[in-house]
Amino acid sequence: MMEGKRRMAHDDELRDIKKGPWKVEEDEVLINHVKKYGPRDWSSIRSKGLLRRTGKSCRLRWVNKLRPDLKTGMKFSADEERTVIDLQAQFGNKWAKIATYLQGRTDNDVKNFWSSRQKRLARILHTSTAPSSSKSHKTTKHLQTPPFDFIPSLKATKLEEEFAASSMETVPFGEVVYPSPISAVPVEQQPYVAFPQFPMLPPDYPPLLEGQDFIGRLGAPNFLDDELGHSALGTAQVPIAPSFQASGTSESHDAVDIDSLMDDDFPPIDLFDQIEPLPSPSHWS
DNA sequence: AATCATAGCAACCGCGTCTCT
DNA sequence: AAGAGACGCGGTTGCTATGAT
Repeated sequence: MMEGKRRMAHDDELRDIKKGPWKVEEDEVLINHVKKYGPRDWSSIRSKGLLRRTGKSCRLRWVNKLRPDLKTGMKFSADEERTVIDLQAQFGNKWAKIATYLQGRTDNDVKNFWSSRQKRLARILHTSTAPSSSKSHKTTKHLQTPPFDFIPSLKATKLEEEFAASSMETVPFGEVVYPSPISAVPVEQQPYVAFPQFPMLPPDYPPLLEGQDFIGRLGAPNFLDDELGHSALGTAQVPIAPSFQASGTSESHDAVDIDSLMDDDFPPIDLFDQIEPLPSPSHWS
C-alpha cells in the first residue's frame, strides 16, 4: 500500500504533476483560463504549460471552489437539508443530480453534508445502543436514510395532489402533513418547493415494526438538532405496534409519548438487524 | 495547557460515459 | 465502427479547525 503510493508519487514527479492544496497564483491562472476559453479544455491548461495540474484537478478546483455562484462557507439551511434528504431518498447517492436542485451547491458539498449527517446518525444510534453495542456493529454504509417511499402514504396520489394544491402553507402543529415527492426538475428549470414539515405519521399509517418508526424519523430534517429531534417531533403521539409495546399493556395501538421512546432502552439493541438492505433507486417503482 | 475526538472540507482516485477523430 | 482521450461522478482519504476532557 505504502509502496504503491510512493511509486505513484514518483510517477507524478516524472510527469511533473502537482497535487495537494491550490495556491492563489494557481487559482488566478485557472480563472484566467476560464475567462478566456470557458469552463472546458481542462487538459489544455497543462499541455500549454500554464499549470502543472491535471485537467481533472483543474476542473474539480473550478467546479468546487472557483465557480462564481458558489455558496462557500455557508452551512446548509434547513430547506437545503430537507431537499437533500428528500432527493437522496428519491435518487439515492446521485450527488451531482441532487446538487442541481440546490443553488450554489456542488456535488461535493452535498456528498460531504450527507456523509457528516450519516456519521452523526451512526454515532447517535450507536450511543443509544451502547450497552450491548458489540452485537450490532455495522458500518455507516448501511445507514442510509430510508427513502420516503418507506412511508406508504407517499404513494397515495390523491393525498399528493391535495398537498400540491395546498403548497407550503403553514400547518397547525399536530395536523398531519403529507409529504409530496419532489418533482424531478432541477433548480434552473423550476423553482424548487422544499420538503414540508414532517411532524407526524398519518393517522392511517399501519402499525410499525420494531425499529421502523425511529429510523424513519431519523430521516426528518433537523432531527438531530434540538435535543434529539424533540423540536421536530414536539410531543407527537405515534402509534406503536403491539409487539413493540411493553408487556402487559393494551393490545390496541395506543399512542405513546415520544419522550418514552428516548429512554435508555430505545432504540432496541438489535435495531440494525431489523433493517433490510435498501433497494437501489433503480429498483424503486 | 495539553491531548484527544469529531466535524467539515478539499482534493485525489478509479471507473464509467461521452465525444471526437 | 472502434479506439483514444476528455470529462464527470461517486467513493475515499487526509488535513485543519473546533470542542470536550
